[in-house]
Amino acid sequence: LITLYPCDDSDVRVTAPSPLRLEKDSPIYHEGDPAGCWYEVVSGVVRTCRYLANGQRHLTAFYYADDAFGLDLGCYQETAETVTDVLLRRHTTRVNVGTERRPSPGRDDMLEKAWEKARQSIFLFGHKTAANRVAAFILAVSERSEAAGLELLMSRSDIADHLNLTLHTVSRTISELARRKLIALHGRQSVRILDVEGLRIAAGDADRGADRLSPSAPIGCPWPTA
Amino acid sequence: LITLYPCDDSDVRVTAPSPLRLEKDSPIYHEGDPAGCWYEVVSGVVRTCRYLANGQRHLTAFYYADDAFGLDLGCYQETAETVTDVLLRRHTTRVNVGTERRPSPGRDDMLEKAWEKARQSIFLFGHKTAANRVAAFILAVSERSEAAGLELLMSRSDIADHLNLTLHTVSRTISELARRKLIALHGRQSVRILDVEGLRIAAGDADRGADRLSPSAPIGCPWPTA
DNA sequence: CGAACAATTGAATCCTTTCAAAGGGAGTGG
DNA sequence: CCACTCCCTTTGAAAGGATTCAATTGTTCG
Repeated sequence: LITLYPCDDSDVRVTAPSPLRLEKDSPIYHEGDPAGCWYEVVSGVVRTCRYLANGQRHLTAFYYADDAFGLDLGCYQETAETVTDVLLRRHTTRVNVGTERRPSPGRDDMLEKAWEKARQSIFLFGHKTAANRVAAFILAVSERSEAAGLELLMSRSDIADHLNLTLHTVSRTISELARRKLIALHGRQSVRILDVEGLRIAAGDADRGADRLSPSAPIGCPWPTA
Repeated sequence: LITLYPCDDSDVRVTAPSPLRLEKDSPIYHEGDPAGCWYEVVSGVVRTCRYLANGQRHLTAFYYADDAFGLDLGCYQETAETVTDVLLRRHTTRVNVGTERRPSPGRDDMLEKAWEKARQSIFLFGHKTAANRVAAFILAVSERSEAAGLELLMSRSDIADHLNLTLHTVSRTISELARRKLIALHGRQSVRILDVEGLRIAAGDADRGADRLSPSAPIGCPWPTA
């Protein structure tokens, strides 16, 4: 098991020279730790989560290649763990500029992306039924995968904690989607989308982009002209 | 009705000289509009939401005094509307620095806060039952209010769209909490918390701070020592 | 090959939604 | 000032889903 101290600045430059290698199910940093650096995924999958007092776990996001996480300035607000074997690039959160230390360059854009990711996560929950959420999740994953096939690298339990469902319901629903010929399963993780449109309908709306053109207009639309 | 164009830079300085006044249920900006400025709440309550294709509305957050919203750089990712009569301070998103335009100072810290707010929103959804969510919501609102009493300035429908429940369930649950003597209602909006501990238990966990000290330790804890 | 773990599936229960109707404030007009 | 209306909220009963409990199947790894 490879371990690392998330805030150990001593051997860290603005960009770590060589990627960090961690194996499946390893801790990266823990909620509450002082935040010394943020990470970019080179390969593999990372999850961030919060452990609640009642024992529940809440998975806030999955991070794939080129995603960044751990951008907090003070303390980390969530725990980060590897889902698969992972290669990470590490950056220090603050760099010396003259006399003061300020957020490192590039972090700003990453923060922007991370925020959008958080919004997507909220968006997933906005879907009412289990079928809605699972279908939306599969579509979201497929956007990060090349070609038609995609791999559900995380466990059913991970998916459940991400969608706020039980792993039973997730399993049932995936089976149901396969039964309806919207997807095809090859083994546990390998999924092939058979009917994208059908999946979007199953997701309860026309996926991303569709929540932009709202048929039910918000208040005050169209805008009053000068 | 006071109207404004969110991206009208012409009359906007780095910080608008006088606060903007808007009345209840007014649009501030719309999802998809190019983002020209971000806002600070001086007084009142603002909501941000996304309108989904299927007609559902999803309330991503409520903003109170000193909260900032609308920090997107490209286009606004969500719609902002007033919940009550509101006073706003407006800032331009980018300012001229030499030849290039870059994010305005102060925006960084605000982005940090906004992100934390988004996380809280996700956190609310992490609660399983209606009682969990409503109790957690009331506790969250109470943290933004002084003293024991608090005002639910938004409608039941707003709360429902925020917690991903129906307004019926929200209403039922609030009544139930009152019946259990955890809160007391004075009129529709005025709430007094009678039993904070009981509310926290009803929320399903010991509220904020408790999700930091996790009794069910995440993987790899405690940290291996060097 | 067997053990341990992950995933699937079934049945009963509980909870939220849905459909329907009644109650209560705020504002308007008589 | 009162009555009336409109809209928000509350509440009831039935229906649909997700969870829970329990058991089986399937995979992976030693």
